[in-house]
Amino acid sequence: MSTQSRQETADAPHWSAYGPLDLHPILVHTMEAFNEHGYHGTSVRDIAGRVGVTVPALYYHYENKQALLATLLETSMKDVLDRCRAAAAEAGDEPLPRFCAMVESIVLYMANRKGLAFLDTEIRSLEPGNRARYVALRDYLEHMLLDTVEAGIARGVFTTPIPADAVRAVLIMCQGVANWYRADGPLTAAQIAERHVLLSLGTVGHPGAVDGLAGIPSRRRTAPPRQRPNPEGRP
Amino acid sequence: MSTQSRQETADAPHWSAYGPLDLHPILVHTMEAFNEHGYHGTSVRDIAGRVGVTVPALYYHYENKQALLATLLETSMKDVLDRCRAAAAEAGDEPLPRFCAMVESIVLYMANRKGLAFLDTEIRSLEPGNRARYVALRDYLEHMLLDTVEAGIARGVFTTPIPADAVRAVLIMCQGVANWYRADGPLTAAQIAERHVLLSLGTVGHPGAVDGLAGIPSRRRTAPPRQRPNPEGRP
DNA sequence: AGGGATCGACTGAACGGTCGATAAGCGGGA
DNA sequence: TCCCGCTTATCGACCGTTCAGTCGATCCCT
Repeated sequence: MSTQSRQETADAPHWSAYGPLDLHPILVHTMEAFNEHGYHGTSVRDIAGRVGVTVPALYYHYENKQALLATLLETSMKDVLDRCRAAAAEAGDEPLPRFCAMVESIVLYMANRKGLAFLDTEIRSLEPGNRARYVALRDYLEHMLLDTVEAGIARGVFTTPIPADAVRAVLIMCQGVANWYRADGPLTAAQIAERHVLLSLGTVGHPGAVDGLAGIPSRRRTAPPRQRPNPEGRP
Repeated sequence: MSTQSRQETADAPHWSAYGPLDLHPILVHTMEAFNEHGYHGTSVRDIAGRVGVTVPALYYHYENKQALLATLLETSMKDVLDRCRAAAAEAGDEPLPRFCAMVESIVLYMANRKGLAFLDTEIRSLEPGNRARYVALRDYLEHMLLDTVEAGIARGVFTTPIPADAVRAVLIMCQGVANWYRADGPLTAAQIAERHVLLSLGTVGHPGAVDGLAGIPSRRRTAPPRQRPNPEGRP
């Protein structure tokens, strides 16, 4: 309670650091149920059963079933957005490393928070108001990335003639990681993130990308010490 | 019997030709309902209402609700697979044009058959047996594309060091077209397909891709003079 | 040509069960 | 005493599915 939560309020943890999921037990079990059967395929009785309480207990904490989904999706989107912003800030204004950091942060989220990221498939079940707020956050993320790519094009470091399409494609393939990633798979989240940085560079037309990882500046090429990385540089 | 059904069996229409959706009215309305509310969010009463019949009429034609979804998904997957195979066959064995044709055919399907392609998000609601058959078809498509990319790598026309990841990313971003494409949007399906060929080439590391469309051999760069047209072509 | 039998396509009514949600009450800590 | 967190009991609506029957078209047998 002392060392971990100390950083959470005053000083957010590094964008690449992932501790255990810190979420209300109700939300955790709701997330799992929604991921297994979808929003409409999950009953509030099923959720209550997983949590180990009765149905009205859920309604004491959350207004209704829809609020559970909205809370989960908004929490998730804000988290990935914050991490991506932090990654961009840390990388600076140079478009190439900035783009790489943003993609890396997004893919890391999709893998390390797969349970939350996968819920993205349930936006259709959001009521209009909730969906509008969620989409606005997602659009903001897309614009952030697009600005970086266009800056890179102006500097000649990216060459795609269709930056908007490229950015959308990049985000879709990052989001796709949440669909197929398995924690017990052959690759770590960090490795997958690194690979997707390479793939994304190809998609936006970075001339060095066709040579593999050769021409790409990176902070660390191999796996970092996984446990408790302390924030470096500027917070 | 008729001239139409003769072509369907003996001589399939060209892989890039899309007439009006030829599907049982029950399936059409089921598709629309599933796309609006998802499988579990759609009631058979809703489907029956859209079709304009009573509920038991549905059960006369299809065993149950699950069979409706399974039929739709399998029909869709087989169609895109057939079209992709036809595109590959027409393009020949040279990896570069073969890859381009395959991606183009897939994206064309995602746009022109968006309603069916979008149902892909409902695979979770398939019972295990149905899902296994669907996934097998999708895996086959992925292997077809992977073989082509690896052949291209052997020939030096693609340079990605991670062909399996690249192919998965390409397919995901093609599938993603079904999520955002709008028939009344600024781009035609053919234009979107062309752009995604370029994006895909970047993703698999084709050296010419960073120069835009310059280095890519194409059958037709601009507006489609569709040869071999059923008068049912594009408006 | 006429009369039954058969068939495909469909309807009306209803089955048992589950859904999301709520009212009212209860125990225990401050 | 009061409120927080939860319970038991229950609401009406809706769920997927089925049964028995209807109705017109087509077929076979005379």
